[in-house]
Amino acid sequence: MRRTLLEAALSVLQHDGAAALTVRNITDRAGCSTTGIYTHFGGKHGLVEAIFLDGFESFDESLTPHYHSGDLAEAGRAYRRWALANPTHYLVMFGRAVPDFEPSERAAQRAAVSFQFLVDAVADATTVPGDIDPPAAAYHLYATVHGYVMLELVGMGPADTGSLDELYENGLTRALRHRAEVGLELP
Amino acid sequence: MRRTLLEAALSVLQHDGAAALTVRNITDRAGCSTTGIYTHFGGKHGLVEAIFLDGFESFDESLTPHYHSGDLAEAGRAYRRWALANPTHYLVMFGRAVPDFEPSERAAQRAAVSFQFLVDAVADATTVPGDIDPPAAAYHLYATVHGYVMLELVGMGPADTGSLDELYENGLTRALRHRAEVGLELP
DNA sequence: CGACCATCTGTAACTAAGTTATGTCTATAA
DNA sequence: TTATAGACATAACTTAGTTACAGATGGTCG
Repeated sequence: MRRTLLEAALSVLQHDGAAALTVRNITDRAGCSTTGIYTHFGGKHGLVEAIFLDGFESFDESLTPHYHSGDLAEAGRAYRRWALANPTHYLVMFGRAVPDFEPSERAAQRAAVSFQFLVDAVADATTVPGDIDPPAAAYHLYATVHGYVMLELVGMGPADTGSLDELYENGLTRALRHRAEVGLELP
Repeated sequence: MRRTLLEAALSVLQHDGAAALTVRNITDRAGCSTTGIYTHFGGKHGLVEAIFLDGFESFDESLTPHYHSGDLAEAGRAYRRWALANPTHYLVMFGRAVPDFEPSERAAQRAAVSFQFLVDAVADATTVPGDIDPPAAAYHLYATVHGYVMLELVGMGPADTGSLDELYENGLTRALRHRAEVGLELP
């Protein structure tokens, strides 16, 4: 039942957006009464947290293969692909799309784990150890990519949306180009 | 009365967050009945749109002086200062913090005007015309700065929050460093 | 000057959403 | 076999966005 509710919630989120993520919408789709959310998640807050955590699981599944192959550029492309494929989910995780929801300490740590994967990947890609600070370089990459994606998701990209692919590729390349200054080797 | 309501809404937003931005909270603080929001703004949606527009006005007031003096780095610092001073306001404008709110065409154009100011500033700072594409360079700067600020606002910055100043400065400098490749002169 | 109309404003009610109290049922353990 | 804990439904409560309706206000035209 817990699994059914979570899947129903994700379905509502994907099809109708964060505003439609109501207790009754979810339980109607799951085929149970509103109580289910309280017995299994302790309330709507707990369910949103489950969505948050699930998002980072799915996220990592998309990115870690590219981390392991050392292809940070492709990881950056996969980041955007995931966000565009799950826009409302992304906004719940990063955009405070559900009012009153603040991730718990545990949820924040789960998000930090995803970031740590990136830090490790950057460290692995560093050819001259000591020349760069992997956390700082990773954070710059993370922030840049997140900024591009976030603007695109909320419709604040350029008027000519057709150019977004090219802009993103340009921004990603630029954010990855640490080598000349700080020793990060591009694949 | 319209002014009073808008100021009350901004006050609620600033002090109690986007989740507390309810019709009754606002009208109570403004000292009128709930109807006021409907006569003056057509509903909560219209009021949020007014908040959105007001945000970009205030935003521009903080940034354009630095644009005019040609100091893009200082403009970037002012960007973050504004966001940190008005975190909930920023999230309403850029983070979909109010569910169901999507800026109207007019509001989106107002946001585009703010971006155009940046494009112009980048164009002004370009010493070798033709070497860079001001919209693309401006968008990269915008996206990067936005990414840093957004992560910080939702609490997804580094565990050591004390390092955020330094990280931001580093990211800003990096995003501004177009010169070697594309001819944008740093002040 | 007075009647009229548009606009503003408050009261109260309606619908929907998050939550909780209460009771039933089932399954497991003593 | 009985008792208890957990899952589940029903129904109600509180709060939020919205609207219907009525009174009040203020400017305009005959």
